[in-house]
Amino acid sequence: MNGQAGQRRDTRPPSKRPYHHGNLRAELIEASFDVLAEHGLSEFSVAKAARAVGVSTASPYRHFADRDHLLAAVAAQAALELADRIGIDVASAGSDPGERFAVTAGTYVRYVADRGAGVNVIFSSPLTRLDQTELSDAGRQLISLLLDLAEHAGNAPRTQQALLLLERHIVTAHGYVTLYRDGFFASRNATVETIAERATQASRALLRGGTVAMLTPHV
Amino acid sequence: MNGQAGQRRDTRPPSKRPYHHGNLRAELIEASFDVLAEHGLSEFSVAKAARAVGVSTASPYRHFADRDHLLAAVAAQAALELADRIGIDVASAGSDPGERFAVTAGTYVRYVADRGAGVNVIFSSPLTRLDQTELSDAGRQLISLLLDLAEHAGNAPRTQQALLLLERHIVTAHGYVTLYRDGFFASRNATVETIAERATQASRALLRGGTVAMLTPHV
DNA sequence: GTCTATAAATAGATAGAC
DNA sequence: GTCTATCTATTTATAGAC
Repeated sequence: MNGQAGQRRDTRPPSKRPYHHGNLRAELIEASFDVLAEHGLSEFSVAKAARAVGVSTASPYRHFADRDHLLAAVAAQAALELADRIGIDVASAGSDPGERFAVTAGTYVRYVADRGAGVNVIFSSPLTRLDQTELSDAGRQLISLLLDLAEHAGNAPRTQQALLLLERHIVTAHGYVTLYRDGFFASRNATVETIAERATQASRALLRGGTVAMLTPHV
Repeated sequence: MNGQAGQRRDTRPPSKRPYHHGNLRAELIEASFDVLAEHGLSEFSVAKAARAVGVSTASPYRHFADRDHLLAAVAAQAALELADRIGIDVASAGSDPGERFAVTAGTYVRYVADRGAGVNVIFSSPLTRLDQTELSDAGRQLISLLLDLAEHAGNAPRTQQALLLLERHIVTAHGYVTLYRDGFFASRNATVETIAERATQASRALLRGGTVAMLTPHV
């Protein structure tokens, strides 16, 4: 058994690669979402994304300067996709402003569970420092969309209070999906849907609890 | 200024290591906290912990079977330390049950910012699967302590509602400190203290918002 | 633009000297 | 129990052929 007998097939592990044609840049971004969804940001690598597309590990560097620039493109697209999904879910949420806001917590949980990229990627320090206008613009639009919903949801549409409400809303939804992916809810047999629903209920509770003025803890 | 003058120290990069004496196991755990606090779980490595102590990268394997077993020991100690800090902060929080519960959100934020290990480590899937009784016991005690505070804080001390309140509380505190470490609050000049205070305020809002029965999402 | 090949880091883990 | 040395694997990134 010195070696698998009588086969010349497959003798060249990845040799004679079939040469890739097409829009590699877009395919790498899409494959990166798959890697993020399966492995998470901490185990993301350019090599994994390249293998998922079926190209050599050198090819991505023709389209992205380095790992962070690929991630920045992914993050920008994530912000756009997330805004899209929010728009869809809000449209189905009825007319109550509080409910239109709260359901976006569920949207967020489902999106991050599905695609692996949330505000931790979209607003992560290393990526923000790249000064990629595509990413910062998409991030701003996402926050603007959510802030608008928060302003209508809060009884007092003051920007300061809406910002605080939005902060708690994002933090809670992100905490839910992050801990879900880390296995924190593994004891109870939790699904993405149940976690999304619980995040939405937490957002409703936050809204009911109201926002005390931010500037008066020590003033 | 070719280099700090007059030193023969450091001439041998890591050669002739001074041979370590003492309680290496405990020192490795302590060094692991430093690594977690500085680099986070995703960049934790046995090699970094070993270098922080000043021993060879092989030495840790005399005390821990593999990377996960070292992390499990760290996680168990984190649960004990966190419970200690919670006891201290609750004792200073006065007599109002809601306030005694809410302040632990700030405790959690400060602890994870300081030590780098929170419920994502203490209850992480790979570590839970090791079936280390030291870790699972410490984790249970931590939850038990917090659940007791939640039961007193909620107007209805039903266990189901207290569990839901506690879940939201942990998720929110964890979301705050996680996103803080990821740079999400970098635009505003946020400190650990301000984030801890905001997490506590969010917990107060959750408590005010109350817990609707889990099984009546549309009632 | 994609390939093959390679260099330099870093990490997990083991073997064997002391 | 700690060391030095080593092996394997993975990744980032570059060089040069096609």
